[in-house]
Amino acid sequence: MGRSPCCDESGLKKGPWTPEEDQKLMNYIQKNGHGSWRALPKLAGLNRCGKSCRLRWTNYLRPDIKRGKFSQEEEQTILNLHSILGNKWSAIASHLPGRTDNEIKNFWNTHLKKKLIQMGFDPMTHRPRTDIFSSLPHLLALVNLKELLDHGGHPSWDEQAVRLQAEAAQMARLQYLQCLLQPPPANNSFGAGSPSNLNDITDMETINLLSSLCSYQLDQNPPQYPGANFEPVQDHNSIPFSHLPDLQTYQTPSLNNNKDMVNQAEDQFAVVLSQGQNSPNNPWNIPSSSNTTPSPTSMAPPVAETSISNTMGDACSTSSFGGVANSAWSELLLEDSFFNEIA
DNA sequence: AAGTATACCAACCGCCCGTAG
DNA sequence: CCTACGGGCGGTTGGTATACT
Repeated sequence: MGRSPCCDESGLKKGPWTPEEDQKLMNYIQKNGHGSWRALPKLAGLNRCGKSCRLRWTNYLRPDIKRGKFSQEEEQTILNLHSILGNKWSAIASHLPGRTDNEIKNFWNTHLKKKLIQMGFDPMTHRPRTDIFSSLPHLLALVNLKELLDHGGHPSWDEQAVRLQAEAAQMARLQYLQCLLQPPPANNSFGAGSPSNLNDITDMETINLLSSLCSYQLDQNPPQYPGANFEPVQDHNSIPFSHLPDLQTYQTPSLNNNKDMVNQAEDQFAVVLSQGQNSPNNPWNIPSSSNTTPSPTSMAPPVAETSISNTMGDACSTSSFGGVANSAWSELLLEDSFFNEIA
């Protein structure tokens, strides 16, 4: 059985506090302490609910509250504590004398979160974001797995390989979108005409939603492939193929036409980067700012886009991103057990 | 100068938990 | 054990200030 909210009573004032109300509240508490918050408003002569009084006191009127800008030290403390505690604002506030949980929460939401995102960190995990660069090695691995299978790989892996490459294509598509939505880093490795210059993307809510959606999908559907350190698919017969692109229209690329696709995709990608999202050469159907918020299902590549998605996956797995991609690829070769496992 | 977009943050909302009767 | 209360908490809203076009 739930409780009725304390402010349900009609006739009680809401909204901003006047200086007179503040004075009444302060006078009362300094004289009598707050005691029961529910009883306080009547005793103090305030037409407010107790909860409202408590919040006003704890977040604003308390004499030990420090106001003004957060210092560098405070900012660093918040970042450190948030990486450990998460959104436990009161716990974080307990380490910052004079700061309220509400103030820290607001500061986080309006400053620090954006700062982390701009620096390429996931504000929740404080780790580098699962974006196109950091997951590139796995995309590469997926594509190369498929190539390997096309040339004598384990036959029982075939279906999985199709699925995996479809996943890779889907991931790549999402990541490309996410990439477009990222604000430019200080040293934008994309250079002029990069996605960060896509001026048509102005609806920040849409951008944020899409961005979080991409992150969510990547979090929920990490790349999986047999033999790797990721959680293996135990029973590939249980894979819901209905969720995948139409397999009949799925063209398994050979090594050679795969390269053609790569070249083609690289060209397309370069054109899109230089012309912006509304380029007629943009095959990825990036929604424009005038669109309403897309539903998650609209993010999934429809069957008709299968080949496009495949192309995108390939485009992302090549040297389209220059040194960044190459270095990421090198790291994969050094660090990932994938190739040792399947060798 | 006016209109619009964006940033900021105080305040509210609703859920939850501990506790007392 | 059940229920109501007090209070804490995190998420969200909406008003205001500021920046931008």
